[in-house]
Amino acid sequence: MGRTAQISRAAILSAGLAIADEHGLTAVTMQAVARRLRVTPMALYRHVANKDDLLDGLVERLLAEVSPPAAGLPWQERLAAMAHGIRATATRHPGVFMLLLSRPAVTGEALGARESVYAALREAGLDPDQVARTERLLSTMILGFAASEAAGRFARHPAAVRDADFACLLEWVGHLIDAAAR
Amino acid sequence: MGRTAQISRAAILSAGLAIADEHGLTAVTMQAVARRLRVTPMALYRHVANKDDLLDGLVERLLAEVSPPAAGLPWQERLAAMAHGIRATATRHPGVFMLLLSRPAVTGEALGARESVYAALREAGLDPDQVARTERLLSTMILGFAASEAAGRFARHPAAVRDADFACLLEWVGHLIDAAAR
DNA sequence: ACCTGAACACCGTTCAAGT
DNA sequence: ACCTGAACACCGTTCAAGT
Repeated sequence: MGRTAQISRAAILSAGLAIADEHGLTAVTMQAVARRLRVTPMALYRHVANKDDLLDGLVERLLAEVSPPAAGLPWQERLAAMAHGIRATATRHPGVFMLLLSRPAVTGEALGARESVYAALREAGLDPDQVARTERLLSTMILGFAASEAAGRFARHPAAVRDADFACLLEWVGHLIDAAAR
Repeated sequence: MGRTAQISRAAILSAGLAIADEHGLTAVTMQAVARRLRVTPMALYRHVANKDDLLDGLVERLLAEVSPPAAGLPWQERLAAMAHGIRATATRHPGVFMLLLSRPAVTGEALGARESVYAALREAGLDPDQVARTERLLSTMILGFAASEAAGRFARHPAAVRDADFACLLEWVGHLIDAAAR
């Protein structure tokens, strides 16, 4: 602690995520991040290419937070665990979550999550040529719900109603997979 | 035409929407809108409270574009027509469409669309206490798909694949409603 | 009533300079 | 190698002034 202020990409992302959680995504400016790290804004450019790169880093952080499903569980529970994890991440970081929709999932974390869903769907008995499409639509349903909730589209409904909505959505997912695997 | 440049809220929204369609939402600045109207940025504030009000206006414009379903058709076709209309609007205005998720639907247009879905679901035979929840989840599915596509989440898949995905999603919607009305 | 000019605090980013 | 100071073009917005 006796040293002069140190900085790193990890510290920058943590500061940016904290600001987004506290004051919204628009409050995440280079100056605000720098201020929180007690550094001039220009110091950030040593560790981050530009602001877009910083935002990409925040998305990475979110994806890393979605805990991978515990192997060994039946596929239904693995899918449900992933869905709950995504929703929890969205409510924890509502500001940043919107970025997930606009940035294609190309990081290792995101690809791993997709593979997990593929495995679960194959285990459920889906035709191999149906797996990819089903994964796209199912993740659209879950991401769409989580993003809507995070963005405040259901803000006038109490949490209990939103919980019941989500449970209903998961039930639908189960039925759809059963029907596809018939 | 011989007059000096005239301005109005409608003209401002049209200019903003055109800029968003051509260069993305970030290009919609007060200065860019003013430049397109051949006016100083400060002139806009006579007709628009601030930039947030301008963005709200753009969302209104999008909602007004989703054509209401033709009455007289069976409920399945009315719902499908609305879904296609939403998707078409999203692909026409991808930049602005993201805003739809973050701004709660409180305008007359949005409430009317919701009522149309309610009517269709009642006609399908849903329990009255299931109608509101089902509407929320169905619109989440459609909006989620349209937003994902507009934001580029499916950009690496050709249009034919995305069309088939959407058709599959609509088929699911039909099955879910049938099951709920059983 | 409607538009302009000048001004302010704030952005993202570059470049030369310090240590 | 890493941070700073000064600078630039660009934001949103306010206020007094023009017509």
